[in-house]
Amino acid sequence: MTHDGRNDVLRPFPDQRHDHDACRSEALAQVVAACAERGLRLTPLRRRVLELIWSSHTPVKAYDLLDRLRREHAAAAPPTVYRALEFLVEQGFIHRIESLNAYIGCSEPEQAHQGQFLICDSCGDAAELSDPDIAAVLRRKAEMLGFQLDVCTVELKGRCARCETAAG
Amino acid sequence: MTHDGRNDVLRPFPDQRHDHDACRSEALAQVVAACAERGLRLTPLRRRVLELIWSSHTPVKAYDLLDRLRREHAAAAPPTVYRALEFLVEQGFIHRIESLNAYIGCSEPEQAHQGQFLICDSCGDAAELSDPDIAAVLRRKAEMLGFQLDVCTVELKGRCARCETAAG
DNA sequence: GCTATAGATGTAATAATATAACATTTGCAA
DNA sequence: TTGCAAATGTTATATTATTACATCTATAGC
Ligand SMILES: [Zn+2]
Ligand SMILES: [Zn+2]
Ligand SMILES: [Zn+2]
Ligand SMILES: [Zn+2]
Repeated sequence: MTHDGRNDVLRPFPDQRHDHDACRSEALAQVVAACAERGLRLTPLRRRVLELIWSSHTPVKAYDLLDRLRREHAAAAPPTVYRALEFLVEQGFIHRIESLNAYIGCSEPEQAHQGQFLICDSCGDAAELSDPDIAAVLRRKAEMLGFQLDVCTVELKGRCARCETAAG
Repeated sequence: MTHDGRNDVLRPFPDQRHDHDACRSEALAQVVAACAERGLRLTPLRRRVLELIWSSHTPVKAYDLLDRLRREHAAAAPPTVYRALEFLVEQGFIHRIESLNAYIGCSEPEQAHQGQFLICDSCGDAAELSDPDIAAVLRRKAEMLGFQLDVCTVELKGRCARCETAAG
């Protein structure tokens, strides 16, 4: 695992100067590949919504996407955005952050999965974990209670290391 | 820990026939005590909203509360409900379920805390855990990443043991 | 008991988030 | 080609939540 600020599991928050074009294009390429493999249509609209979501590591709200989309696509309306979001979420290409009513690109879109999210109250960025220990303890507790577990929503708010350092 | 269907940590979902009046009145009494201790005003409106939330173990939506409130209090409007909810959430007397936009009574309101929730997709009931193992693993992971953890949202969806059994 | 004040509630309007319903267009397979 | 299913366009509406300002109420200090 490298220390380039993107891939190290111990540093899921990207640093300020990382090559974000690389983040975006890597994610896009993985999604393009997954669509080809699954026989799905990544239409220009869906692709554009995904690109807009990947414009940063900060979760994006549906109506912010709509505003940006309208600049280049006058016909865009709420269903335009919500349909694209529905497709992208269903396929695991993005995740919805329930506590923010917002959406973020999935860092491992090749196969759908449930992540956990760290969300910085200070800079707004969010980072995805796919932590097996967290998943395991939740599975174990559910099982002990006879609860047939389906969806796990884990959203952790606080301050990221970068902001914590900056604040002194 | 008894096996009366309410208190056993291994069976956080109440059974169908439990004495729910006891759930509600116990919660109310604890909240009354906490308000007295903290010098807070549990006004008739706040108290009534809390009672309505405690009418079941299913998370309640703000506008459903509003509808019920209006039957007995014609002046009720959205801010009436949202202000009461804000007070109750701030004090830890209820919790907000982010993934449902709904509210549920806290099972341990004496001191504010963060719980985890199991939510049954079948019957709609939710059960609160205050599981130290879950809390610990989240704290540990956040710490490893230099993330200053503040709020943990853990909401687990699936099917409760009761519904699982009923479905065969 | 007054009365000033802070907190709680009333009231109207609107913002923010999301979906329903039906028409039209497009891509693709028979 | 032509027919169908999927995607998008279009309009309207549902749901969730907040802002702003007016009024009322409990109570602490006089
Ligand atoms: Zn990046
Ligand atoms: Zn930050
Ligand atoms: Zn009960
Ligand atoms: Zn159930």
